[in-house]
Amino acid sequence: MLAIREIIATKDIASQDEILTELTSRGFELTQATLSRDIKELQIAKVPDGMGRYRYRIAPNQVARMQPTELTSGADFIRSCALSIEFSGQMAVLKTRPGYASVVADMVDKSQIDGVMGTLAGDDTVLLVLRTNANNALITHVLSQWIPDIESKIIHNA
Amino acid sequence: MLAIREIIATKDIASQDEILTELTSRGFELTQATLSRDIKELQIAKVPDGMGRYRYRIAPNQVARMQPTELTSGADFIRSCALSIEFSGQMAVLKTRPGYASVVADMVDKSQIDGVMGTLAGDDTVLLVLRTNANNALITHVLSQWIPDIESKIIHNA
DNA sequence: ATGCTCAATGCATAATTATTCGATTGCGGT
DNA sequence: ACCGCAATCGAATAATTATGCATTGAGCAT
Repeated sequence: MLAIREIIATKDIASQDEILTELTSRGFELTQATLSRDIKELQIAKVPDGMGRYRYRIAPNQVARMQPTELTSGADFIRSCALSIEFSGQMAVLKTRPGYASVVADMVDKSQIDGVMGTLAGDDTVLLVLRTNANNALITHVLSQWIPDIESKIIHNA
Repeated sequence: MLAIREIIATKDIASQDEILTELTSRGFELTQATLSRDIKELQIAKVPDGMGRYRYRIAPNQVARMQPTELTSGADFIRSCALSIEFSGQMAVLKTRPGYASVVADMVDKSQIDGVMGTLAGDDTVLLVLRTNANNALITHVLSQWIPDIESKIIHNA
């Protein structure tokens, strides 16, 4: 089932048939009927992207309910969702693919980085609340493992 | 078109036909074809609610792109989305209808209330980050215009 | 081992949603 | 006023998605 999430996170998918094609090409055997049911269960939806097309997307809320095992095993998956990170004072803002902020936030929580008090996830943004004596360099280092090719900017306000 | 947003914000809608019914009962004349197109334009989607049913919901991202005029003219609409507010220290938590946090947050941003540093929206919750010297009473006053019948609680933590 | 229950799945189809294809309307520009 | 031209809409239809029903198989108690 994770495969479905992975597919819609990685590719621009506009119909269940496309997902089906991907799935079968990866060796899964199922029909559109089961796919529809799986999608319902995973709370994945086909949403207009504002550019005249449709795209399958994970529903905003359901993410928070994912099981730890599911998440921790999906490190590669997460890696493709986190886009950038930027610091500001005692906070950091982590940008993700649309809809995946909660997944990434959970991942960050689970990795218990020293100096990170907690996270708050929107749709494509994660707010990290840092301890006042946080070592930003350390945090950057840990997080940058998940965010290849993107330089982290550090900005200090007040 | 605002009417569509209002309907899906107010009622539990599971199909376009239901929206259509609501619309016609309000005097609008259109067919499912146009409705589908409008819905696409408004970026409204049919998402599984995790309880075995479907529900039409505003897409999480699109909200941020709404035009000021659209927003400011939709004050009535917003008013029906904000549910309650509660203060704690330098923060305030504003509860909204599911899926509307972003809209409300944007509204708050746009109104530039003194003392509000910024907002972070989840799905049905908006976090307001306040300045340390913020005048909570003022903020309450401004915001309470949008939140009728709900007493604001003010709690001070450390 | 047998039979029962329950969950999962495919098939076929219903239900729903998107889009094509005219037809119509409104709007400059001449 | 007349002519494109573009936008918009409805009807019909295509495309897509959800689901009723039957079947299968796993787990389990007898």
